[in-house]
Amino acid sequence: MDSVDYKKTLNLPQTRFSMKAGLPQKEPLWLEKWKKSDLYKNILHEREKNGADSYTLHDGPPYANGNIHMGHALNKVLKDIVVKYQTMKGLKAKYIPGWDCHGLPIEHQVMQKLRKKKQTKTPLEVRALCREYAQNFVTKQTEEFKRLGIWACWDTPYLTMDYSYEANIIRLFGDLVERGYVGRGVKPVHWCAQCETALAEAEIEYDTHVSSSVYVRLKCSEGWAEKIGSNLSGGASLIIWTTTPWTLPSNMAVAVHPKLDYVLVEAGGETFFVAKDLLLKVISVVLAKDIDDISESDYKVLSEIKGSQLEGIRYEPLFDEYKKDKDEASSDTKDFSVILADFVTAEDGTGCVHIAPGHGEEDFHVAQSYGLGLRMFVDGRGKYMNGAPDFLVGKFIFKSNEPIIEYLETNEFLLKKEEISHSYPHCWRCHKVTFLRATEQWFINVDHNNLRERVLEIMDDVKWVPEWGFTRLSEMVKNRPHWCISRQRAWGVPIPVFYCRSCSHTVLDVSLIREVAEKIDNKGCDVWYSDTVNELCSLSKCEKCGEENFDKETDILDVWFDSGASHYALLKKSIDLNFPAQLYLEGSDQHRGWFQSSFLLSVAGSDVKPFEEVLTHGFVVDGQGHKMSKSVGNVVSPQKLIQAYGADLVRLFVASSDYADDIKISDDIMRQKVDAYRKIRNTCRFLLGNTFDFCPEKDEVAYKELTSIDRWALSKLQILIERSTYYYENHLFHKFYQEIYHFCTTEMSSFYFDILKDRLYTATPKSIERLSSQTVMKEILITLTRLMAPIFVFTSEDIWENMPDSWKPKSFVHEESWPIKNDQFIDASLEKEWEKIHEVRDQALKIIEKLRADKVIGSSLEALLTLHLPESFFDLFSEYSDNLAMIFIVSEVKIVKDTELKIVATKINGSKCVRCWIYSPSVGENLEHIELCDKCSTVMGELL
RNA sequence: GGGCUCAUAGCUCAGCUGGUUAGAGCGCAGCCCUGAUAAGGCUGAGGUCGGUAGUUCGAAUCUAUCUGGGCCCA
Repeated sequence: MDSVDYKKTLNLPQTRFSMKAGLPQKEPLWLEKWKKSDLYKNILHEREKNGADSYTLHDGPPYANGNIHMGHALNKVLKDIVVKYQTMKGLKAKYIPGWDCHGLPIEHQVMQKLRKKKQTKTPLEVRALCREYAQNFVTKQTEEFKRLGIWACWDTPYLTMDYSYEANIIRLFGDLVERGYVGRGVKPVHWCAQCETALAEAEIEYDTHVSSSVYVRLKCSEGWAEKIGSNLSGGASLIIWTTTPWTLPSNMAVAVHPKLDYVLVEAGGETFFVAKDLLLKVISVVLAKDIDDISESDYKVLSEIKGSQLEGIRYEPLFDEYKKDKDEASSDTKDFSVILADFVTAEDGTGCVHIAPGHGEEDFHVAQSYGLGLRMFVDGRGKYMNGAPDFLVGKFIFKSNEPIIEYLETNEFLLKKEEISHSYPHCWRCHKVTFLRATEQWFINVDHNNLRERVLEIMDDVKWVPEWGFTRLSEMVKNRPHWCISRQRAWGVPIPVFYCRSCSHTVLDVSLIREVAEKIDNKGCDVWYSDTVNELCSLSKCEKCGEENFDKETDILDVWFDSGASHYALLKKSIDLNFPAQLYLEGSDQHRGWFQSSFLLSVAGSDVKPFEEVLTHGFVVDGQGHKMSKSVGNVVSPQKLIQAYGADLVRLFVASSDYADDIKISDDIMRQKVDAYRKIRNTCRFLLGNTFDFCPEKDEVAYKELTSIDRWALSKLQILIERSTYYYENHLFHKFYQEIYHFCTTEMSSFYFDILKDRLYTATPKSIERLSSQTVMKEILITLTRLMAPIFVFTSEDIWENMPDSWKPKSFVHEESWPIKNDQFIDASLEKEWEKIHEVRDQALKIIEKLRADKVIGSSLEALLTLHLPESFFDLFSEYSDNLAMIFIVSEVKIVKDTELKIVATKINGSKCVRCWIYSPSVGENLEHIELCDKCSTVMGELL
């Protein structure tokens, strides 16, 4: 007789959930669906209605410049995973995205686009262009973030250039003024004399320049010998070398390195200190001889000392004008003396470095730490002002080297001069040589009111993830100088200060600042530029001189002040958000940046921490662990990844990586993520396919009626829920990934599913065994989908859509609640039993593999297993005797009691049932179904 | 140069307070299946735990140092 098509009588999987994901094409469709139903907002509304608690993850504002890169993607995806998880937990996790909009990089871009026209633009015009530029990138980045599946209140972001935000920056500034943190001081900044303006680092171009360099002799004052514990008498000098002779009138000290070796040497009638390593070079200068011609008789080393021993040696100022200052200075000031500085090297010069705090960054810092005075006699046009030596007043600094050198020569200070060509900063606009010039700046005094100490103390009360975030930030806070908040730019929030035109009195007044804030609240910071002082506030008369005309400060605030104020401008002002926030989550560069500025401003302004917890992540680097850069050409962009793989894969990449360290990305790594994704996807597909006909209301099997292996799977699922929850709760997403991946591959796919297939396919559709498995499979699927929803935001929606409608109360998985483990489903002793079975199964598979390698069998169903079991195993296996063939996926399992475990596999006799493919002696016994085994014959009977 | 930090199989990760022959999965190789099929299953080969020197009866795990990355400063 013809073979019946028994395949049609099987319950093979059915699902519309495709094997191929097609994420790049399909993801936008889900985005559209979310948008149509206003999903995120609706969830927030519902939480609101239910009186849910708020969870505030406060967004650190990215800079509104450029398209997003992997760093943005990493950061925003991590945040989104947190937000989606907290939302599923039932909290109102309102996430307001922010953008940092002011600042130099944008102004710089705008100015470059303007090219030559930039000279003619007013600050207001420049500001308008900057605002437009920033807004444009806010829009662009918003779209890019949305495409990654990130939920946020995209329609109501916070921009640091929002009028209300700008006003709040001013208000916070006012609070700090009120509390006494704001002060004025000086600091050297890059300066262009041609443009008469301060320049930022980014506006400096380096180019070669020929400078006059000079070796100068400074005579040590009396007492130098005692300082180094020597009994030498007579004179000694310090020899310095500089390439900027015009800064010599500003000299305040000579720096040496504390750990370098120095020598006191006598040569050519001159006794001087010099770094040991530079000895010969300097002697050649002193003797005007070639280095190679110097012999040992030319000089005599009188003493050898460490730099640290030179500290405090005083010397005579070069210019008579300053002698008085030195004589008048009290003995504890360090002006005109040797100080110690780590930046001194023995590579060039003499090892003794001329310090002009008004004209050098390092000079300034070391001078500050020594409490030195400051001489800065150069005006905005680069000309010496009164106070400089008389012969220089009115002269342009870059034309003053000659007269200065002449002066040095006349007074026997000069040892040698030469021209040197070196890289030197130039102005990006006019390409003229620039210089450093100490100018008046506004500062936040980080030691006022013990701010620094209090910050360090309060920091201890924050949870740092990883823990070293605390050390990193506290080291920075301990060592940071006062915060210079002045920037000589146009695009930012003005520092609300006025100056009396007639007496220069500085008006730093809290109530006036608050009046200005109100104006800004309505019209933005542009009013500072467009309105008169009278229009801005009620300032009418100078309290010092009674005059009525004032100038407005032209400096703006450092942008770190802008973003650092976000807790004030946003968290404190919104009833939906918590202050302190539960979490700040940013890259490790933000210890220096936002974490610090936020913390300083929060403690300075209101004595409290801005956040309860900080999570820091590393940077995305290339496959070799090197940073990405355009010039190297190893940049991976999120846009390309989305195009090639889809956003869910970018999200998987993020979730599966340990963010505590830097994260590597390469084609290889992405390929691996793709494989992992497919595996998880197929696990879900199997579950969907085998539960298509399952109707919970009618078919669900009570826990007690479930078969052993189904109860085992259910128990495992509870453990998965427990661990997953722990991992999400502690932001350990890569651990969650490992866990769920292991669950899908090892526990489900290769074990549970493999064993279940026979039952699912061949049993009667509504048989108790099949329904038992389906009951659990449905549970697994619903749980898995929810567990991975915060990461696979689209794929989980895909699965959800393909589930039978009768299973799910909500139409989107993201509306669902977080799974809660059911302790009653956890059965430790059952798991132990299955562990034992697994153990024997693993060994059996190896034995079967041998048979296969020997070409005795192909499919494992061709095998007959005989298990020789010791007592401890025998009883257990006896209980399972009916299911052993299914568990081992062979046609028959015999068990024998023995002294030790031994497994024998042989090729089975008998015929293959064409329906279930199991070899059974019963095949052929049923005349109605001559090709079937007894089991299948029975099923066929039930089907008819 | 300074502060913080990382370094375990080709890849992603485990290895708690030092204690038997260093684990998992992927990838790779070989095989099986063809009723999860651009799927599924099995077996196997891969590591002197970045180098060196110490502490210890014993170190991937502690200390020092070096090398190479990363972030932030200078």
